[in-house]
Amino acid sequence: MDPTLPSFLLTQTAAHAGRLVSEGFAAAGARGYHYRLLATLLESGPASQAELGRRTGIHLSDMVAAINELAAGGYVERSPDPGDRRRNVVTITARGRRRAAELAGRVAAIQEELLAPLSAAERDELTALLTTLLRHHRAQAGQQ
Amino acid sequence: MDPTLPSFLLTQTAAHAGRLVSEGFAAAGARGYHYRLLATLLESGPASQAELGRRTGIHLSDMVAAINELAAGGYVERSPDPGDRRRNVVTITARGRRRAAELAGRVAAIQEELLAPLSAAERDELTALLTTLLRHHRAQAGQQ
DNA sequence: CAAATATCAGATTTACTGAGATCG
DNA sequence: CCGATCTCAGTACATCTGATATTT
Repeated sequence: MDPTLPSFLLTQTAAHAGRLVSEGFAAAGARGYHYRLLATLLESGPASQAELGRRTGIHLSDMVAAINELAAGGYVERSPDPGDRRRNVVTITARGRRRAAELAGRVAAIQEELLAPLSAAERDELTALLTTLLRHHRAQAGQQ
Repeated sequence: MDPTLPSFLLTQTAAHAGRLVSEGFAAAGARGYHYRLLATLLESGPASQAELGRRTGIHLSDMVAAINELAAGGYVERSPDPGDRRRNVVTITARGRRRAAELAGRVAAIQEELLAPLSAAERDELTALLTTLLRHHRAQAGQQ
């Protein structure tokens, strides 16, 4: 098997990255979805679950469990939207803000470990290349 | 959430790549493990399941099912090693060679689709960066 | 007895599909 | 009636853990 196959390199490296992320979060009793959701709520404010799905790329069907878990930890509150009774408004709590900061610290350490062998310039290159790929494929997916 | 977070870019892009690969292989009734195993057998010749695991990075516990599937399709043969009765020797068949070529064609098309927005130079850069990361993390994992 | 090999059962994470109930 | 939202059940793939039996 060609070990320079980009799709293979990508999925293998992502597996390592995913392992680092999972382990880093598991040590804090969290998982990837939790950080993605808390960070998004911190940045862009309260939102419905559907809106959170669009912001984070997390599937609606996975959102329910993730929000349940965050709500059980007291990190977010889920309340019905008075203006549209189909929606739940998800809001980050003070405790959730502290949690987000804690997890952000772990994320930073994980990036450092992940990118250890690359120089600053190489990290920027990698980020730029992956961003180009991701943007392209999201646009493709959106057209269908 | 920071959308330039390398671990996030990596896992998201890998998810797209994985989807392209899965769809491409599924259309031929195959999956990723099949191609990895057939290509490795083609390149490096017959091997025990443990040796194939070391070559491809596929877990021993997953090897059994993957070899079962390939053997059911007539793409490989599994026979006991006369020299070491713990081992099975896995050998690619003529049919397996044709299958490997067929899947290789699909893989090439998938790479093209995956890397569409990148120039040839950018593709080389990406390959080099990912190779560096992968080599580093495999060495790390191996040390433990 | 320790190590390698093969097998089996199961768990995990991320991601997705499909179906429903409710509401605008 | 269509479409959006939320919920739930189940699937899929790749990966990994742990246990077991056999052989070296």
